[in-house]
Amino acid sequence: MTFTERVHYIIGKVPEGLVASYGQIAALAGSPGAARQVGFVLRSSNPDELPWWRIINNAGVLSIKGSFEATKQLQKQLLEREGIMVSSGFVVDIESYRYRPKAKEIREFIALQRSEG
DNA sequence: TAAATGACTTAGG
DNA sequence: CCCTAAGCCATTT
Repeated sequence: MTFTERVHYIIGKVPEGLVASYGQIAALAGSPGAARQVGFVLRSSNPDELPWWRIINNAGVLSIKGSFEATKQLQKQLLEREGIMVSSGFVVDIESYRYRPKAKEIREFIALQRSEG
């Protein structure tokens, strides 16, 4: 499984009502420090099947940029729909909503690194 | 192969 | 709290 595929899979596992940071997803995908690549994945692909709006930066800020500004408004609405409070400055209290996978899930994610799935 | 890019992160002023 | 600089590493050129 490639890094991109693992990122897709792991983001798909983030539950409704919770959020995760780019760095968190990268670490779970087996590449700590590859936070920017997670953003790269979401930018280059159109993850219609993924809860992409649950991915924000580690400061709790909705980090979409440039031509994605309109999408940023959508992201805020999607988060609020799940009960997550987003300030007018596109900031979330990330520690209150952060996704914390159980040891079992973490083991599953690690296993992806050497699987074909 | 090598250089450029970037929905990030951390540390320091 | 705002800003800058440097580190990071998969993808893209």
